[in-house]
Amino acid sequence: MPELPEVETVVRGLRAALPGRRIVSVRLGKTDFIEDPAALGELLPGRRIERIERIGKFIRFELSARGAASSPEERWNLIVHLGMTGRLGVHRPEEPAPPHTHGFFDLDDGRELRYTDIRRFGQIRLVPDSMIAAFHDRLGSEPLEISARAFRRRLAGRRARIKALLLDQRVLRGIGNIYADESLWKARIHPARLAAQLNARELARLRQAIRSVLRSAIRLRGSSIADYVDANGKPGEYQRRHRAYGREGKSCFSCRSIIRRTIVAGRSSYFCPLCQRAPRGKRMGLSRPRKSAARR
DNA sequence: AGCTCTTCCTGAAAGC
DNA sequence: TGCTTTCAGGAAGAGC
Repeated sequence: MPELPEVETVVRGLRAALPGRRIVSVRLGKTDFIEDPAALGELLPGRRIERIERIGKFIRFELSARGAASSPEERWNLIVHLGMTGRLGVHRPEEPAPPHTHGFFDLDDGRELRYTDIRRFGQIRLVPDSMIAAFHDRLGSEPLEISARAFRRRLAGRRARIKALLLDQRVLRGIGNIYADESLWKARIHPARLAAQLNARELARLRQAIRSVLRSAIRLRGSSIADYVDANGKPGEYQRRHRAYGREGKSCFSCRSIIRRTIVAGRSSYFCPLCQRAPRGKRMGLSRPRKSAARR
């Protein structure tokens, strides 16, 4: 699924095609992942897409006001989250839409902004300008913008595992499973360490690792494992630079140890057992008895 | 506060 | 070959 670098790449692609375009109509397929499907048809037609912004893993389309200049209606924002398999792209109507395309936003230049999402873990909703501040408040800081001091403050004293906190969008917004593992590998910190036990040096290293990993990933237009492609249908290249994620059994780029996989915060977590020392009392993820699926 | 487990959904790959 | 199980870039909610 798309994390910050992938969403940033999609946004940059959409910015090249959409601002200034007006939405003329909306057609929907399955709508169980849309907060208020009827509202899309009522509120979107006639509005122009003015700006596109990434907020963590969310994409915000800022729309123009509608109605008389003397008493314009409230401004709305179309907010999209790609979930695990969501895709956005601009297409000509004669191009056949792939299966699981559930949103068509017809534009005034004859093209269509399309939303495709196989698993439908994505989200589409409308948020009025008056609620945008509250929307931001529910999320943590942008990992590429947060200061070293604020980063320390966010994690200091937290008894949770560092990986769980990196994945928590209320702490930092935009990091997911791939970039959490890549950043922890680079910072040489085991994913199961408790944030409270990380010293100032380690925290500084982690922040730098996150910045460097995310920046490189954006430069390479994200990671494509199975589904992800950018707004132009092009896959990313950063998967070639992965040092931990998905590399179980392969040798560590730094020390040649064998990369292992364990479960932390309920997610597959890849790490180097030598570079990333396990916390005391935590066994290395060598033997992980796989639950022999119970009945049912 | 924080952990694990479950759920949402579909499809690919691995297992037997 | 073919059926079954596991797993997947996310996230929220329940229960402990």
